[in-house]
Amino acid sequence: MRAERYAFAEAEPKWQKIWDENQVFAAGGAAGKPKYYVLEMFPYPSGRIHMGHVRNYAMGDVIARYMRAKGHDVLHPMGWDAFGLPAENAAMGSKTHPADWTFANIAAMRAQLQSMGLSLDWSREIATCDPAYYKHQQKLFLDFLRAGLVDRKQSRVNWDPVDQTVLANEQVIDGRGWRSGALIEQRELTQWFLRITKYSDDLLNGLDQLDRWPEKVRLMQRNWIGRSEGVSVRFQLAAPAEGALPADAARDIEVFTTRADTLFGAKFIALSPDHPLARQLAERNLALAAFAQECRHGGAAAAEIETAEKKGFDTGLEVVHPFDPDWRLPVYVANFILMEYGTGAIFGCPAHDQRDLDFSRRYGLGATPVVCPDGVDPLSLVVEDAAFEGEGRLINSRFLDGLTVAEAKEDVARRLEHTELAGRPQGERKINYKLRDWGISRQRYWGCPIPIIHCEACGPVPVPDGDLPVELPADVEFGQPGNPLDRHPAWKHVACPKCGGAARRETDTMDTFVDSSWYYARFADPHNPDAPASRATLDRWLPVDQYIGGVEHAILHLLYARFFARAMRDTGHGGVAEPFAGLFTQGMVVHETYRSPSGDWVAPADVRFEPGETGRRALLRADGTEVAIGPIEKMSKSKRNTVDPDEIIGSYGADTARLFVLSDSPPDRDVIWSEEGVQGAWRFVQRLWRLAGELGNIAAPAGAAPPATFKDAALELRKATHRAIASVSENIERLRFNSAIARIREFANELTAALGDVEAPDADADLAFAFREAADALIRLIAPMTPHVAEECWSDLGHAGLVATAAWPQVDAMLVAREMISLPVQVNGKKRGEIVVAHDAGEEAVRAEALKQDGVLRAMEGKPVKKFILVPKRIVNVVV
RNA sequence: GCGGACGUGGCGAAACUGGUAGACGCAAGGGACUUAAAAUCCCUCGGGCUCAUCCCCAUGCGGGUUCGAUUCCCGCCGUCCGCACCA
Repeated sequence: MRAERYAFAEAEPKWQKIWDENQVFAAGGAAGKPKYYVLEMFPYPSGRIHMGHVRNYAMGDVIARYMRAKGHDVLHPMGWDAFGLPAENAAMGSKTHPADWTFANIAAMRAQLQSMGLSLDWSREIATCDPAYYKHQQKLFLDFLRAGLVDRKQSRVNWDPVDQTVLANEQVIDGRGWRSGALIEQRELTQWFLRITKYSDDLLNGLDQLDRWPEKVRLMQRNWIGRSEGVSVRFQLAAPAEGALPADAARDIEVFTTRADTLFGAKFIALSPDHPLARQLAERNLALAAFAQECRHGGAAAAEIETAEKKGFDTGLEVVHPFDPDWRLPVYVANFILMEYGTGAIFGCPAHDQRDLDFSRRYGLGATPVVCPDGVDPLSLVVEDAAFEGEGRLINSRFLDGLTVAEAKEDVARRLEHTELAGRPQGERKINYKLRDWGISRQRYWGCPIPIIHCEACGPVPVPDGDLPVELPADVEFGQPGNPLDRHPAWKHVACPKCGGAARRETDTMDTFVDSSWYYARFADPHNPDAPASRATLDRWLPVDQYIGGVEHAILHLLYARFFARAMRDTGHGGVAEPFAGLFTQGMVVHETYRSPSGDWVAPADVRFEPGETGRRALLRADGTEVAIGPIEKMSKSKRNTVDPDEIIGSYGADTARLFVLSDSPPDRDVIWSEEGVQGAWRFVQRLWRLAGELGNIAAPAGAAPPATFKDAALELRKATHRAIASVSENIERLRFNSAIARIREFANELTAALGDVEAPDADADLAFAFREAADALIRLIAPMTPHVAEECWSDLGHAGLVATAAWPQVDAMLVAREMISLPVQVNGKKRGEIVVAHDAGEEAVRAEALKQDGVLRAMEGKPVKKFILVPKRIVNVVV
């Protein structure tokens, strides 16, 4: 006897155990099947999963289960992005060792993920903080070093003198450290870099092949790489005032420009405050030094800088125009010039660059138009508030007059290449990239040690391969500023591997983005002691067929992983250049916010609702105080609008939670978490179970042979079934999980209606077969989303095996095609009727039928037909 | 400032390459069952006119292309996201 209700609390652990015992989700079992690799971005082990994880992993699981049912050997692994700052912060706060804290968190989160019933191959689990993992990362680093892909150079960082640490731009607020409040210093540190710029063009061109990536992400990467073609031009300094510059200062200023055509519109030169010449000048000019200092204190973020006022400092120096020895341009130091891009210096052409125009207006430097748009009289051309950045022909430019922009660029480049200045060509064509090398040095404990030993005599020496991994020492102390590795003499002081002399280890560890740049490859062969992964396993599994994660990783993580794939290939480790063939970026889980009268954030669990005069009112559960309903925002601890997946799974079950995060919103858009929505998902899970029971009562036995013929009722039911299979399959393949679920619900509605039409329990054999087919299809269609209840129903329907290993239902194309179709009939583009005709009815038949309709005749008002449009199987339009 | 995306009922949304706008769900209202409640089931549900049908209006706003536009083009308005002044 079946219970009244589906008891998820017993069923879910039961099926999880059965899946586990039967190794249903182990990859690599079936050599004959095509492979499919589905990967979700692995989590940082913060200690608890959040709803974003639930959504991310539910989506990946639908794909994994669907592909398995479609006959693929599916790799669907899970691991932990386990290095990072929170572990060190926790160590300082609670005196737990980062390793203990991390592994405890991993255990807790693993249990949570397992309670979701994800079809993961847990035998491949990895953690990046495991020496067995980072050993290979250190080897990769050394291989990259040997291949010339590693560099060591100075770079400027934000140094917090109190915390003795380096801060990101966003951690510097008004020139002070976010935690210590100390004034931040700009410091030059020697750091390790991965030479990602060696692959600039390759990374850019590779984007064209990634046709299963969102266009948005490809565009972001393109802009980030930022290839631009231009000319590098040297401007000779006019004799400077006595004593303004040291004797060894450069005698010219090199600028990079993509608009060499506008050289005759130049009005000034602007240098970055960090330009070498600006620094030399500042040493002898206190006012300039103060100005440069002020520039460095402003916000470092682009949006801040771009909305900030453009400011400059006139150095008093002048340069000579390259095409006119008598033409002088003033040299400014300006706050909007970045040392990191190009040469850290520009020439300003106010008429054709908005920023230059803004700057020129402020300092009265003028603006001469040199490009005239086609069809405009050059004499009428006046530069007002908007610079003209478009195409046209050159004017006011001597020998360039009349040329197009492209021709003028070419002409200028050629002339400058053939002009000598101080023994070199004055200009040369250059391709510039925004992309900069990837600095990976971090002054932290909880990261992968950089396997280098510094020797006074030999310089930086790689740790011999046989000595890898360089393991982090366990006995470290936190609570003091600075890096614990730096204070660990026994670990730090070692003999030089080359000369045997006294030496010290590199105490910087790697950026955690390094850890996540190759983990997808490790999953192919996660326990290999000798290599990141064997050639054979990489050949088998790469690339990842479908990668799923947050759009916040659209640039850095994905670009770094693409770089690693190339670097691994080029250092003989194998694999493919593009690690992720398909990419999907999912939306966030968001929730309403609530605030008490005192302004404190209130958690959703503490709020109840009742209808009010203007919609809902929210009241505090504890004492009924009204709380304000705020905007819907990303779930965050600070706003207390989080919902704990554990609690949801505990009270509704994993299937309900999974169903909810997949329903309603398209997966790339945000989904609003609501209690009502969860209830709706819960109701459907229950309804599904009841429906399966009712269908089981009337259906033919599992595996029954089809009868020879089907009467109308059975035929209609079969058609509904096969149409549902076709559209659910299509929606899953398009990753439209919300539409797939809507279609399944519609199918469930159709089945409920069909059941209602059956009068006797001993239905005809053809109908019994149709119900069996429908029930089996329904359960298999929903199984990727709600796998536990699906197993329960599958078993109740009399199947011996697991739905997790059942094949996806096959569509019978004959049943999907419709013989009679209904066609809307429009008159002058407005719907006035509907006709039912054979799907292959000819135009004459359709026309005759359409012109018989009352509504159509009425709308035609007796006018003759001017045009008759028939879009086969779509619509009819009568134009009168 | 630059770049990108998005604006459809009370709400989340659907509508594949231009072809019946609002599937599916949430909320709401009404009803059945019940001693009552929960659960479940049935009905209504964009706006206007209407008993109802017909009809009219409606996919942010204003134009355009088309037999036909939520979909394509131009111009506005609004919201969200990313950013390193891209020289």
